Amino acid sequence: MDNHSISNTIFSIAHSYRLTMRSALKASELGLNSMHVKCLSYIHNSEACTANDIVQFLGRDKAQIARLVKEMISNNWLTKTANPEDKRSQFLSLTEEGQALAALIADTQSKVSIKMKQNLSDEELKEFSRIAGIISNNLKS
Amino acid sequence: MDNHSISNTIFSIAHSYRLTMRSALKASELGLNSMHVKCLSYIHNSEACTANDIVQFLGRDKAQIARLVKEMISNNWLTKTANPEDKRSQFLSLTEEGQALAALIADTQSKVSIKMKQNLSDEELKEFSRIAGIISNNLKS
DNA sequence: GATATTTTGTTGACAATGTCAACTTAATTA
DNA sequence: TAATTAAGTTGACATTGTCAACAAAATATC
Repeated sequence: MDNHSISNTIFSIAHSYRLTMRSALKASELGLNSMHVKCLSYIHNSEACTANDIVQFLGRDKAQIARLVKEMISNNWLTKTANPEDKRSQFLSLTEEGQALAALIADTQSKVSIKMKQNLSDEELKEFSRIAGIISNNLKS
Repeated sequence: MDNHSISNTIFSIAHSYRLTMRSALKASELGLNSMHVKCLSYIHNSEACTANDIVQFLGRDKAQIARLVKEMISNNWLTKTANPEDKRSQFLSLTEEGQALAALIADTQSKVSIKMKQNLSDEELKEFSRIAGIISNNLKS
């Protein structure tokens, strides 16, 4: 390996993770793309969520999120309800179908997570996370 | 952190790495996008390289690579020369300008790599790579 | 309280990236 | 020799990401 092995390893894991999630989720059969997955997860895990919350959290363009939300509403995964505190924005919440998808996503994420952790002890995982945290900070500084 | 912390950590590092490389390279000023960087690096590190080698290595669509190569030739970064062993394909090689870009990319990669490794001992880095390798294999199996 | 500024969300236009299928030419297999 | 496979090119199109203009509402400033 060359001196870029860390980044290569990281990219390789990220790529494999994406592929594994995609196939484990049967994402294409469900009509889910990666942005759908991120949005549904986020909405699922948050109390009251607006489009702008998603924009902030995912760091995406608001135009992109507006179109994504529109699409997910027409898919009957989400509904909008008035935000009594701010008439410009609206709360996004999952329909039953959206809930089911979000639950499936969460379930698949844990399965993939378990798969990733195979053959590793708790100490190794802890050490990995610790070092990864340092690397992450190194890059951000 | 939740039970998806490994994947979150990985994605966070990958994202930071991309941003850091991009700004360290001054990629936009040079007219480089991420596929350019990957292709130039690959050609730089390989003996004799054809479009199909890039397709295989990067796992991309051959149409995408054909257009990328065409663009890089028109940028005067690459040239094509006949492959005496197979008249269907042609060898891609870097022009002087392409060499300079590839060298700059390699140099920037080492700098970012050094930055990533700050505050970590050789043992920690070795351990990180070892565990990352296991995770990577877990996902592939 | 009226006015100016900022924020949320929508839309149009478009750039960048990725994908699929048809096709040509050359190499390989049967 | 004929059929199949492989390398590369091109057209068409889907997906994703970005920028700017805009309306409506909230907030700040005077």
